[in-house]
Amino acid sequence: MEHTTYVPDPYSRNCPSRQLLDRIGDRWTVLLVGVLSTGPHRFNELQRKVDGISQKMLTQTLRNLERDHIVHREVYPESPPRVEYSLTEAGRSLCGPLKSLEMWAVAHYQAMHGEDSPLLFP
Amino acid sequence: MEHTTYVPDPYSRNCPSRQLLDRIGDRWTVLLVGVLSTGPHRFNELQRKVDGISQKMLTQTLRNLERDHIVHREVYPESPPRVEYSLTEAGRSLCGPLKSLEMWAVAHYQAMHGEDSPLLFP
DNA sequence: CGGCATCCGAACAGATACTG
DNA sequence: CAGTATCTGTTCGGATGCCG
Repeated sequence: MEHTTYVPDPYSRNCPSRQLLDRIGDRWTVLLVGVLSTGPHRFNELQRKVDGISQKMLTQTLRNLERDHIVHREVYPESPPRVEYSLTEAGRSLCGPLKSLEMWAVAHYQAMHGEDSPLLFP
Repeated sequence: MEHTTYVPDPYSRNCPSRQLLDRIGDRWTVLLVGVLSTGPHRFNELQRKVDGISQKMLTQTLRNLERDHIVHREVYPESPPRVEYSLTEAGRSLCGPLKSLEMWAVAHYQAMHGEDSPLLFP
């Protein structure tokens, strides 16, 4: 690509932080990671534990997490069929950074909305 | 609201992590926080340093950051008028968690896209 | 049980024009 | 310089129906 710009390194959406937030910044991803951090879950278990998620968004979010190697999908060819989702090693390592974010949020947003909401990464 | 459900504490979008990501998970917020973490900036300086941001989104994102007390807006009544944006103490304290996220992203996404992008929180 | 395909409204974000 | 206002295309996400 030919370009004549002189602009010295403008911060772009391609930086690692932005790429990661593009993936985990949506409505459901961190909720699923939080649930899966407690152990493997089946499809319908996840839907019951995450308040308000639709089948479509659950499937879509799980597929994205699979593609990014954060979640592992294991099919057990039984009858009835069983599918279990669990965090990969990379997925487990993501919980630390997410917890530090959560701690900041608790410290700075708790006062704003006096909600009594359970922590995702205790 | 009356409900007969037995579901124990489903994880909801009201948890601190989700509320925070609703605020910082958009396309521009962390880029602005990254730039401002290097010092105060004027409106047009920010627009030049953040690649591709429109005036509308710059204004909108700055207003949200003000509302959340992450960014401070200081107007100097000169001629021509000058407005400077800087991180609040809360804003500066957010950079730590964001850096831990960035480090994870560098470790796990670097290989996927071989981009040479500058770090936001070095 | 664990999905996929389709439709549709709402929210998001860019381009453009205008202002104190 | 530092915005506001409006219009418009794009994306997100919920509802519904069907399938192996």
